Amino acid sequence: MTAQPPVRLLLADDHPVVRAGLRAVLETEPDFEVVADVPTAEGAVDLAARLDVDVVLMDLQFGGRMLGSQATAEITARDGAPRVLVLTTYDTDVDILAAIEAGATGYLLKDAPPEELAAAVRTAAAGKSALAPTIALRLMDRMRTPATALSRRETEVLQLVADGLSNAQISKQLFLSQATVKSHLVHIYAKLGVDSRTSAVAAATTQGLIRR
Amino acid sequence: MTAQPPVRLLLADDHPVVRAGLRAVLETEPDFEVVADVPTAEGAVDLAARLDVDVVLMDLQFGGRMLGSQATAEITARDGAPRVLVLTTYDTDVDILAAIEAGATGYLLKDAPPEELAAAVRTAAAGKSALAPTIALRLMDRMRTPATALSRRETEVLQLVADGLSNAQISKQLFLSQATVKSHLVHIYAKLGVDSRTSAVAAATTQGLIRR
DNA sequence: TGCGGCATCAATCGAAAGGTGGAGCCTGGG
DNA sequence: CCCAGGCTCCACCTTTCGATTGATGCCGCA
Repeated sequence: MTAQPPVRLLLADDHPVVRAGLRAVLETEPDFEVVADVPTAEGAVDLAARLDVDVVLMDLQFGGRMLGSQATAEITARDGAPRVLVLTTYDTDVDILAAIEAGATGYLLKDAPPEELAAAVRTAAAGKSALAPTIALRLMDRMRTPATALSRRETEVLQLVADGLSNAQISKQLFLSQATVKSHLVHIYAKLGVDSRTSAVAAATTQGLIRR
Repeated sequence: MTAQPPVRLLLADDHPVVRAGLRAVLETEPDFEVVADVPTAEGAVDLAARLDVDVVLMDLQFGGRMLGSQATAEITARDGAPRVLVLTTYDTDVDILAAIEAGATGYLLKDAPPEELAAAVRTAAAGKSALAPTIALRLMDRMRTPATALSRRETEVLQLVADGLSNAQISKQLFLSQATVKSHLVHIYAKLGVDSRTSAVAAATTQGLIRR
């Protein structure tokens, strides 16, 4: 066992308390070094480029508008980019998939115990994928039932339905005809095994296909 | 300015990271002393009785069954009970009302900056009510529009709508005629200021009038 | 190159949901 | 005692939704 250079960390979370907590937890590990923490996704993108960091711990839900997944995508797009470990409160499918598509190396829940957190950081620093057991299970489920996979456009329509819009309103918002909206809905109902917009929203919500 | 005895704190949150963060943030204040932190609501009730604490910082959502408001009620029921400051992530009406009814002295959001947090703890220790500005505003809204209060039966109907049931299914489940279900819905729409079942569910969800 | 999935649109028809305007019953508070 | 408000129900009508069928263009993959 040779002396390793420390793992350099960047923390991105809009909750001051969580930032302080992550710092406190991670700095007890002798081989970790928290180089900075930021309260915004934009700040994370900026500092990830300018500082020399190995792993970014990224929250997905920021108070503002820019999403953590978007920031993740921007960070991982660069050459020699740091690994991004997504750290979020709830484990909905949309979030997980968005994060993985954005190039996240791992996905953790905020209720993870410190040891699991530290282990995930080391795994990520080594370039390997780090998924919380809960998340891994959920992904397995996803693979087994391909029916649950809505297309991008379908998800978009369903989200607007969940927001309470009528077919007419959705068609205007997405610059579609009502026929198209209905067509998407028919496919959505078939995939979810339901027969009305409200039950589609209910099913999609429990399965974490849309955000509330 | 005389030397005050320190404010003795108990932290209750199921997220290790949040506990560490609260500890880190609050211990920088010289007049605060964190005497313990616990990961469960039950533990909070227990320690609040056995230790000499002034203020309990209580999360509402615990991993298991939601006991935060219940624990608050149990703690505040005793003689010489500490003040309970509820600290939660999201600001839904049901949560706020439940906490206040349970006897919470204050209600804070987890994204509060450290200064606000410290100020609220001091306010609570002094026995005064401490509400985050966002929360206070929301409560004012609540008072101004008593319409937002759905009756028991209306809430019941709306919950079933949110679960994806049709009027026919709801009428069977509640042993009503469809006319009655429709009648309830009309009143619900009026109170929420909407005109369809899906938008009623959306509105009620954001206002925390129904679960999930 | 052709097949399948996705996205787009159209027409039609019956069923469900929403809008309006009632009405009777019961309970609790002024 | 009466009135307000919650809960239950009815009829009639309009609008929206869902189901069905069918069509087009695009793209990726075998």
